[in-house]
Amino acid sequence: MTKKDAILQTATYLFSRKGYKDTAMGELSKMTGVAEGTIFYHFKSKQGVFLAILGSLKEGILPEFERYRKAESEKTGLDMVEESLSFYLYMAKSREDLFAILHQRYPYELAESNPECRDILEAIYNCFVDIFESAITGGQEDGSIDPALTARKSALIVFSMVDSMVRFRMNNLYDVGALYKELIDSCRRMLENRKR
Amino acid sequence: MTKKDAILQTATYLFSRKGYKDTAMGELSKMTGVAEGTIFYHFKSKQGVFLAILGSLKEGILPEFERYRKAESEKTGLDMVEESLSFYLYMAKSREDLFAILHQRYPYELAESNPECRDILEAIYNCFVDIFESAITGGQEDGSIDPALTARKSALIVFSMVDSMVRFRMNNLYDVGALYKELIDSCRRMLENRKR
DNA sequence: TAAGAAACTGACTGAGCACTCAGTCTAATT
DNA sequence: AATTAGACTGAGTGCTCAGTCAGTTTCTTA
Repeated sequence: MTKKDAILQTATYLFSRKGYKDTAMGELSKMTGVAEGTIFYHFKSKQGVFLAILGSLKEGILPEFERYRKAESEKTGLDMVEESLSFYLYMAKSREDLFAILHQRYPYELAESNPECRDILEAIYNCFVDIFESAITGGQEDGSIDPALTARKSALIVFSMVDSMVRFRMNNLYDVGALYKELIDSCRRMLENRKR
Repeated sequence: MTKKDAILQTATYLFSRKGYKDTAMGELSKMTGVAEGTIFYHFKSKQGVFLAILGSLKEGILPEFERYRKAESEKTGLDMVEESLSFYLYMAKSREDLFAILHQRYPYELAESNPECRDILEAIYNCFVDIFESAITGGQEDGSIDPALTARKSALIVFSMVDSMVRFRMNNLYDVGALYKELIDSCRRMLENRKR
């Protein structure tokens, strides 16, 4: 692995665990086993390191979500929503670093003034919501989901629930495992087509 | 107003707007119109200021939520849930400072090692969830809400939705106003008693 | 009104920080 | 073997910051 990649890897670890402000460049250089100057040779600033990370996290996760979204399935749309929720929660755990970063204040603060950051965040969130929207649209076609609903908006509502679950888990607020069944049931009741 | 109170007031403003780390004690003293030493005369550290703020925000908001929860109403439980959602969103706007602080990383980080902070956060969140739980329990009694649901867990699900809405609004992610109707409808579909 | 207590002050301290830069090392090219 | 460009180094720089403290002012009470 190149030193540049090693820096990015360690930085991802540190930024996601300790937050942007609480990560010192000296610590990053030490933990990577690289001189501090090397970091600034490859990246123009601490912010630059952060943007590089966010970009590469995006590049890593978007295809996975896209692939999942496009995968054919025998299931009804309503069942797909349930599966998408599982998939999202699974991804939030296996890619904890990205999700931890997305639940910090810094990226949104940066997005205010940095369009590149804004674009990356938008792409990531759109991709997240898309998997739910696809399932809902599918469900409206196969009759399992109420056709009167606006797919995008319902997708955002569903997303708002899992997003909070992830936040609760991250901040040790509630035991999310204990809520999983209710989460699924609630989404089903919320979306299902009762006219059939 | 005493200088101590003035410090707390300015600190609330700064911490909620700029975050804990990005607020300097020098800035706090200047903006309050008080010497830096005065802050450390009244509070033993920056963390002490933060805890004092969090405590007083709790003292301020808990009674309001309690009063609301206990208020008598002619409405059905299901309608009360809708009203509680409105109330919560209204409070999130009028007490933006508290909600902005609750959506930062620092309080949860602090809660890991500081039981006092942990207790305050727990009290606040319990109170938030309680207003939804009360409405749901009421609804189960008057028959408007499905009695098969676990009130507390459903309340947490409802809370997870508004909590995300507030987060979306705070981070300029989505236009929450445009989702308000869907939020209400979703909760109704999720909770209502269909057996009647 | 005197004396003690409490409130307040702001220059100072030392630690930590992001970032720089003059120079070294490495490897490819001529 | 000499040249050169890119990769890398780490001591140094200037700044910011939380917290201190010796001293001053204001309030309280006897």
